[in-house]
Amino acid sequence: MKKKLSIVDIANALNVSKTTISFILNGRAQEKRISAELVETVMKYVEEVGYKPNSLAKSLRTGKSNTIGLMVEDISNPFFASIARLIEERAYKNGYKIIYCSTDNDTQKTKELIDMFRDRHVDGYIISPPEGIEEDIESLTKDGMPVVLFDRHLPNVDTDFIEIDNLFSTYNATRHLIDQGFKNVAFVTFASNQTQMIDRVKGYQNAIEAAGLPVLIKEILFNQKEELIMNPLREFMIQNTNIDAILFGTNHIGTCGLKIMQEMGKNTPTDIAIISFDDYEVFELYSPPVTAIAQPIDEIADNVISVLLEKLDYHSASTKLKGVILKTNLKIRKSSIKASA
Amino acid sequence: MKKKLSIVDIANALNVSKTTISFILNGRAQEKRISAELVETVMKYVEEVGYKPNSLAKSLRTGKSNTIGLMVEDISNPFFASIARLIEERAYKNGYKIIYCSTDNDTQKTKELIDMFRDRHVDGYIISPPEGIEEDIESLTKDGMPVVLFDRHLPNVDTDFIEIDNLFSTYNATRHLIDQGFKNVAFVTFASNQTQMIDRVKGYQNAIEAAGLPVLIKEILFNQKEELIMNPLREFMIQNTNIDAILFGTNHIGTCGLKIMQEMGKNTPTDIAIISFDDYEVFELYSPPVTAIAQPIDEIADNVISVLLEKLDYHSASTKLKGVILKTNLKIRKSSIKASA
DNA sequence: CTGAAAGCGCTAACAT
DNA sequence: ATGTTAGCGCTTTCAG
Repeated sequence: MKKKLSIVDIANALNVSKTTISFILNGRAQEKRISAELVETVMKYVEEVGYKPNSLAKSLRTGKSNTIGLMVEDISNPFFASIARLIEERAYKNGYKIIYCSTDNDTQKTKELIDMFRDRHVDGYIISPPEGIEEDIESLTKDGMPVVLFDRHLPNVDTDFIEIDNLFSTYNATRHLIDQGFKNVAFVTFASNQTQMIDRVKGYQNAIEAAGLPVLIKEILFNQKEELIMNPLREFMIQNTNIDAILFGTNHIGTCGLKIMQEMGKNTPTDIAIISFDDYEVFELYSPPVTAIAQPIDEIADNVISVLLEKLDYHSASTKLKGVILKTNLKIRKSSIKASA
Repeated sequence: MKKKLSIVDIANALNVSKTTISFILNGRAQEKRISAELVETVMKYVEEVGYKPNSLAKSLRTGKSNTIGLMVEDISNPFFASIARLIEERAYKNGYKIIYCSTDNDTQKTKELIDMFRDRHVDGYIISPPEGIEEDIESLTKDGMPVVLFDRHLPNVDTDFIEIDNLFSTYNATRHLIDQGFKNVAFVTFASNQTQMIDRVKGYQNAIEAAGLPVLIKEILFNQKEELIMNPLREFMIQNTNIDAILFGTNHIGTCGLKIMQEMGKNTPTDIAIISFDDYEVFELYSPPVTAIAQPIDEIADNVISVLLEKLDYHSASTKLKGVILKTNLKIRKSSIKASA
């Protein structure tokens, strides 16, 4: 059990050629008309000595690594962590392993990461792409690599992608706020040209304009550091004292918003009503519970991995590209309900 | 740029032997006394055509895959996700990539996962081990594989490990509750024989017994499903109406506990004081903010990866095993402060 | 039905 | 100082 045995070891032990062993191990015994009893012998022996083919050698030979590269914005963000969890599970079940990394929405870092993945000969890519990565993704697909984007897509790049209906989601949430009677509804989000962000802004804007209300948008530079989110947010709040409702564009901004509210002693929903994008334990437990736009995590993960596996299977087949758009669920909780005055 | 070029392609193009190229690329030019100008030429050409050595072939040849296997209990748990994030970063910086998976604390699943990692020739293992995995870990170390355990260790297996001072953490937290004047302090945790859990129970028990108070422990079967945590918890609460403070053994149980409190209309800390293990955004934002035992995430990740990298470097050197025990930080918030009656 | 042999791309003795 | 060559362990023609 100590020594790593190779296919030739077992071939020798059984006095058979390694070719035969290889065929048997790869289920091509039938096809090659290898005697059932030989198959049996080999299988038993392999089992017995615990022989495992060297997957590195196999990969080198076949060009397949049975690895999927997963690039999320930030694995420590619960949204991405949950999706990664589900994807991981499905992937392993299908004989693929996942190597992952966080892009931080940093284009340069992402480029390097893609390079590394290429280096490693991953068989397929799952990416929540940052801006400016179009060329690299294109070069990937051009070289025939299966790529599935999620959470957002790249407008001018043809790939499969899975996302949610961002525009309707924020439109709907904003409408809800308006219906409740709020007049100065702000939208706070990250400054970004990513498709999902643009749509979220649009959804808000459409609803507000349709209602003839003032558009109040605060864009914050993307950053993981909490302070750099909270500072501009605090400023915004101070400068716009008339705001009576806020829609937060991401879970991270949402929680920061909650902190600001606490810090400033604002009550929800009496002083300011709140809705956040992404559902999240903290929103459910907060008092009052925070209304949230819940993304269908399971469905997203399911679709992502299904689409990718499909491409991996019929590698050649010109399965046409798919853009899947999933529905979100507005979970209405107390934070967005107008106090019956 | 389309065709994958190999080392021999570039050797031919430059009319040099591939050995020379190999040496240059691996920084052994000096050592091999290769002329500076040749080195220059080669480097420039390599850069120009964007040649990247095939890491698979390299791995096959050298037996090193530059991959670290990371096995956490559940990547979607914020504690593990945060650690994974930090480990990932440090690993990539050092030229290692991470392949990861969640064990679910399932021994059988973990065994298979370890097998898979072995198959993939990962160079080192970072594991938060479930119970019953002793033999497999041992066989790993016996075969000379670098292994670092974290969050817990295996009592009868000699490995490096990084953990926190669980016993003192719960002891301290319990003392705090007692000092506040609470008389019926319960401890709710997962039923487990893992070292960290055992110590957490002991810490609680020691403090309680030292104070001559009644020991009130509720153990819940490990499960991800929220309902299967909440049901027994609810039952426990109903059967022990005299409890005036609870210490929760993990973040997951903690948030479930919060939900139960809300559901039962219990006020914190007037009806029941609360402390949870693991700090977590939700605890900070909750009203009242929840006292929590904060683990030093950064330090844990730092230590884990440092220890592993060290072992990876001096592979042979008999660096003696390290058990690192880190301190936690009891973040005292309102939920555990006795209302001045 | 089975075996010999080539070769995936790279490294490292061993020449020269 | 640079080139030759033998594998790492596997798959896969091509011949028996």
